[in-house]
Formats: sequence, structure tokens, C-alpha cells
Amino acid sequence: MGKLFSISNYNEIKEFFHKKGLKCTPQRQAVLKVLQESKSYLSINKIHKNVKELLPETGLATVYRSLETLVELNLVVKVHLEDGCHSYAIAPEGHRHPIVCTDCNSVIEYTECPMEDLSKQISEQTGVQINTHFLQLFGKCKECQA
Amino acid sequence: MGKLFSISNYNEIKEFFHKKGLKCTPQRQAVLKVLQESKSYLSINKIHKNVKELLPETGLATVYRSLETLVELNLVVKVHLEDGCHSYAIAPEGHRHPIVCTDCNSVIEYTECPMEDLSKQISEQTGVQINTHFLQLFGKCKECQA
DNA sequence: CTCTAATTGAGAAAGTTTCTCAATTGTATA
DNA sequence: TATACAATTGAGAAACTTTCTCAATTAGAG
Ligand SMILES: [Zn+2]
Ligand SMILES: [Zn+2]
Ligand SMILES: [Zn+2]
Ligand SMILES: [Zn+2]
Repeated sequence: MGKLFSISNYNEIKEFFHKKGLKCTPQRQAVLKVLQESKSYLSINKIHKNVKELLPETGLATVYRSLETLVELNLVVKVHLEDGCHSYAIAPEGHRHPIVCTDCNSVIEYTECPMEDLSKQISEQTGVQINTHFLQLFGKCKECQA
Repeated sequence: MGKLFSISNYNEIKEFFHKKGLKCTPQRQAVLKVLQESKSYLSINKIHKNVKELLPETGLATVYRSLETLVELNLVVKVHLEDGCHSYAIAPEGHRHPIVCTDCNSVIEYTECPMEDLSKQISEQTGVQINTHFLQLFGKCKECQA
């Protein structure tokens, strides 16, 4: 069935799926594409709505299944907000942290991880062996400050 | 109706509610007590189960309502985990960050906030005005390392 | 002690997520 | 390119979670 990405892009994405023995289906592509083209995080329902504009027949269950797959592949991340964690955004490349604008919901990438050095330090201070961390920053983006 | 805390403790808690014009009900006390006595975060259902040991008649809706109230009072925080954010823990005093042990689920308090200085720095780097942050650390606690 | 507004329990309702299964479809192989 | 097969899908049912409604109860003020 049809590709939803340009050929070079498509092959790259296909690779991602195939490495894990997964099919590169138009539904999975559509979910990924919708998130890639959004500058902000999206709720499941918004994702479903947008996906249906590309592939009208897509069922909600498939959106759930695709998101699960894409998160496993580290192509997509779940965004945790005060009132819940039912939103998703395209995963930044490598280890990064999102800055979420509380006015317009856009997601800005912060490319450095301030925790790398800190984790060691905290491990020593507390005796706990810190393995991973979860950091999100919230504020006002440039546009919304004006 | 009955107090679920020692008198000095009770008066302190009562204050918290009264300041916001809220009643100090046994149900709210029970939810708070359950979380205070747990060293780890608890799911809604576990909280309900434990609360019913103190107050057998307590309804699930009341647990939801109490948690909402306690979070508003900053006495309780929602814990965000990989697979969802349906768990709650007693709020640390002041601005702190929880370290969650991925083996035994216990929550260790980290008393310093590494983000205070960093927020300013990141604001300058990115142009985004950082207002708040959300940080959780994951690792292995002392006991589980042994 | 009395009064009142806030809170509660119970169950209904709404909303979210997962499951089931027959039909479809990517992809490996020939 | 055609074939075969396992993975995936859509649809709806089922399970689960959260919110709502309302009559009955109750904490706290006076
Ligand atoms: Zn903004
Ligand atoms: Zn980091
Ligand atoms: Zn969350
Ligand atoms: Zn902090």
C-alpha cells in the first residue's frame, strides 16, 4: 500500500520497523507523520482525527496500537502533564528534554541534558543508584512572551 | 466524627483544610494517612483498599475527590510513571523531587532542587521563559542494591 | 444544640483503553 | 510477478477508569 513519506524518508522509517520485525503499515506511518508535522503534543483523539484525514478508515484501536509500537521504537514519547499523561509527541533525537509552552502548547527541544553530571552527584549524596530520569520544563515560548 | 491522627497532628491538618474553607472529614484524613504511612506511591485502587481498612464505608468516588483536594492543598502529589500517571504519593515538604526505586517502588526524597540555577541558564540559552519543571529520578535504592 | 452548606455513598453515566476475531495486507520467497 | 503466511487491521464488545447526580449525612459556626 501507499507510502506516506517521501521515498528517502520512507526507507529510513521502514528500516526502523523492519529491524524489530514489524511491518511498515500506512497506519503506523500516518501516526508518525501526524506527530512529526505537529509542533505540539497531541492527545489520542486529536491524533486519531488527524490520522483519519490521511487514512479515513483508520480505527481508534489501531492508533493506540501504533502509538504503543512507536513509543517502543523510541520514535514517539508520552508527554506527562499536570492533569494526565494522555498525550504524545515526536521523540527528540537522542536524549533530550522537551520544554512545553504553557500558553500555546508548542514543544521546544532542549538539546542538552543537565542531569548527566547531576545523576552521579545525587547517587553519591543519597546512596541511591540513579539510572534514569524524567524531566520536563514548562514556560513561555518566545512568541507567547511578545 | 473521629480523628484519625494524634491530637497535635490533627490540629495541624485541620488548619490546612480550614484555611481553604474545607471540612476536615475522616475520609480526607484517611486518604492522607494512608499515603503518609506508605513509603511508596500508591494507585487509586490501593489507596481505596487501604482507606477502607480505616473507614470501611468509604466510596471510591470519595477517594477520587479527596485526592483532588489533597493535591490542590499540595499535601499529595501525582506520580508519573512510564505507563501512566494514576498513582499518588505524599507530597514532600517544600519543593523537592522524588527518587523512585524501580525495584521496590519506594520513594526516596531528594531534598535539593538541581533545577533552580539551571532554569535561568536554560532560559537564556533557549529564549524560553522557564517557569516550572517536573523532575523525577529513577534508580535502585540502598536496600535493593544489596 | 441547632442550622446550614459542604461532603458523602451509591449507582448511573461518561469516557478511556484493551480485547476478540474475521478480513486484509505487507513482505519474504520462489 | 505470483504465492503463502504471519502480522496487522477495523469494528464492536468488553473491561476498566473517572465523573456525575442526588438524597442522606455531617462538620463546624453560631
Ligand atoms: Zn507559546
Ligand atoms: Zn536528561
Ligand atoms: Zn504522567
Ligand atoms: Zn526542582
